[in-house]
Amino acid sequence: MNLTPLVQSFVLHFGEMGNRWGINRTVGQIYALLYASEKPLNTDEIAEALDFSRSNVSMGLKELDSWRLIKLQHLPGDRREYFSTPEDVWVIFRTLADERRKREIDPTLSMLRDALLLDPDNAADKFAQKRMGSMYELIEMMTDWMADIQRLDEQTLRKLMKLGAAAQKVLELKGKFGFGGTADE
Amino acid sequence: MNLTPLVQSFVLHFGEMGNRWGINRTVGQIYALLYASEKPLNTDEIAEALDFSRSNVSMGLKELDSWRLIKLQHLPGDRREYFSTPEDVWVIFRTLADERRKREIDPTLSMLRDALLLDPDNAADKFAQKRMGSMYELIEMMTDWMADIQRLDEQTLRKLMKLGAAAQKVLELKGKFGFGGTADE
DNA sequence: CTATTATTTCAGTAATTTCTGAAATAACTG
DNA sequence: CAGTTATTTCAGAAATTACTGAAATAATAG
Repeated sequence: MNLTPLVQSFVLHFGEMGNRWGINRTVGQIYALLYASEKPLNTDEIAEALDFSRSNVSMGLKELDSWRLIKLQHLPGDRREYFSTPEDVWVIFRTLADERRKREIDPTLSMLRDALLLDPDNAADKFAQKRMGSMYELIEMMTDWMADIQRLDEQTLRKLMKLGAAAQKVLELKGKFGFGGTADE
Repeated sequence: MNLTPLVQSFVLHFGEMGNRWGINRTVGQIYALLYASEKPLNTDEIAEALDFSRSNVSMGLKELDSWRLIKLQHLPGDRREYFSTPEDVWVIFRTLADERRKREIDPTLSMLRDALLLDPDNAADKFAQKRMGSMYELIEMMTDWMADIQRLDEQTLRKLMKLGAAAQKVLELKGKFGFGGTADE
C-alpha cells in the first residue's frame, strides 16, 4: 500500500470495522480511501493503493453503489470511471441510515406484523406474541422518530443534538403550555 | 426444530438478521428463542430446540454474555444453568447500544483523535485530516446525544419520540425565549 | 472421596465468504 | 467497422468463520 501513514491507519481501521458490521474488509477500505481522498479515484488507482485485484475493487464498488454511498463521475478527456463519496458526512450518515432501515428494519417489522396477525391457540405462542408486540412497538417508534429527525436540516439537527439532556426540560415546558399537540401525556 | 411456526419464523428471521450484523446466525437464533420463551432455558433445551450441538450453544451463550444481553439463573433443585433475556425490550436496546458504542464507536473516535493530533506536511494529508475532523465531530455529537437520551427514563423517552417532527417547533420556541442555554444559536 | 452430571475448551472438519485471474462484455476511438 | 481500453462476471483457489464431537474441567451429590 502506497499511502501516507495517516491515510493508511484510517483505511485499515475502517477495514476492520467494516468486518464487524456485515460489510467486508475490502468494501470498508475502499470507502475509507475514497472518503479521505480529495480527488475522485478510478478502479486502477484504488486497486493499486490498496493492493487488491481490479475485480475485487469492481465488486466492492458495486456493493457500495447498491448502498448509494458513492458518486460516479467522468473526467474530461478520460473515459475511465471515477468514484468519490459525498463531501458531507451528514449526507453519508443519512444514506446509511436509510439503507439500513430498508434492508434490516423494514423486513423485521414486516415479519413481526405477520406474526402479530395470528391468533395463537397455546400459552407459549401467546407469550411469544406478546413479546413480539413490545419489540414491534419499540422498533416502530424508533424508526418513526428517526425518520422525523432525518427530515430536519443540518443546522436544526445540530441544535437539537446539542440540546441533549435539556430535552427533558423542554418537554416539561411543552407539557405545561400544551404546545405541539402530537405527544400524548 | 421442534418449535411452533410462530416462534420458528421469529427465530429464523433473527438468525438471518444476525448474519447481516457481525453476529452469527447461531447467536441470533439463540437470542430470539430466549426472548420468545416465557421460561428460562438450559443449554440442552436450546440445543434441542434449534438442533445445534451443545458446544455451539455454549459458545453462543458465552458470546451473548459478553454483550451482557442474557441473564443466568438457577432453578431450585436443578443444578443446570438457565438463561433468559431481560423482560424489557428497552433494556435490551440500551445494553446493545452501550456495547456497540464501547466496541465500535470508541475505538473509532480514538483512532480519529490520534490522526487529528498529527501535523501533516502535504496537501493530501491535510485534506484527509479535514475530513476525519468532520467525521469525528459528527460521531461525537451523535454519541453524546445518544448518551443524553439514554439517561431519560422510558416514559420521557417515549414522549420525546412521539414528539418527533414537532421538535423543530420546540426548538424555535426555545430560541425565542432563550430557554435551556446549552445549544448555540 | 468417588461417581455423576454439567459445562467449557479445543483441534479438526465443514461451510461460507472473500478474492483472484481469465474470459466475456461493454464502451469508446479513429 | 476493427482495434483498443475499460469494466464486469464468474469459476475456482485461498482464507476465514462456524460448528462438531471428544476430551478436559468444574460442580455437585452421596
